[in-house]
Amino acid sequence: MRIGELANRTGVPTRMLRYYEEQGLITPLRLENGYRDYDEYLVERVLKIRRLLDSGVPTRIIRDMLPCLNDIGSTIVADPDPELRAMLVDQRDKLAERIVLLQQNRDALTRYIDAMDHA
Amino acid sequence: MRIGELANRTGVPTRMLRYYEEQGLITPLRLENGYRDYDEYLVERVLKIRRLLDSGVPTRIIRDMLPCLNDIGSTIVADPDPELRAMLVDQRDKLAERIVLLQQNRDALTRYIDAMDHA
DNA sequence: TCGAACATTGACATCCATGTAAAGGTCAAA
DNA sequence: TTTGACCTTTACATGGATGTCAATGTTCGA
Repeated sequence: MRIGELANRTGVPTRMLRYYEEQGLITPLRLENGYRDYDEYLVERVLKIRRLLDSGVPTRIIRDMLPCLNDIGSTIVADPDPELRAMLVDQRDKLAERIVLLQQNRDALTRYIDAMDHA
Repeated sequence: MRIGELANRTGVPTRMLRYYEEQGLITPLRLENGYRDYDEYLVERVLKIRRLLDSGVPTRIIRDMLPCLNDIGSTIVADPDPELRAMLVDQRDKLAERIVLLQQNRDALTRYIDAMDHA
């Protein structure tokens, strides 16, 4: 599909789709006329990118993570590079930290709301 | 305490402490000579701000949340404004969404790492 | 064949969180 | 009294994600 359709289906502006490409997050084919040609599976990938960005994960990190977050739960290990593994562990641990923190804040908000309701 | 000490104790550069003030996140007193005078309790608050920023929560949101995330678990409901309540609920739900998303990505990474280890 | 809808690249603009520097005031200690 | 450490405000710079626009090419339907 072309960029406009992908933009419609994902809600991600064409500007951003080109940006993601520039950042190496997606690599559409090209039609003979130079138009980008997006494969069906990229719909899911773009949505995943959006959710990650919305969660505060920068494109650089997303780029590193993407090959591992395979859409289908296929978990195809292409390359058991120990350096890659270390990076992934590191990244996961950072995620875990953020999760704990956000949970704490979520709970604090909930407590506060509850306290409001009992007043 | 003055800005330098607070910076030392929190690891947050003075530049950022002034920025947080500009954004309405902290409001130090002033000494007669114009120096900022930070209360002891602001140490915790600054650390909290840092953690939130590191989790991708923008200053604007932090500003709204801060009065509710009281350092001491005191939960003093100053103002049972229904509009404030709605904003807090909304904010909490957004947090919850992010948490779920991050958990998913964390789990996906973990699965991938495990798969690497079994290869 | 012409116009509308859609592509392309490239550039410039903006917001946010930061770094950094300039020009100057305060204060304590040598 | 001067030096050095610390503070002030102001400003300009940067990097990342995004908006917007200009100039141009492609395709398709009236």
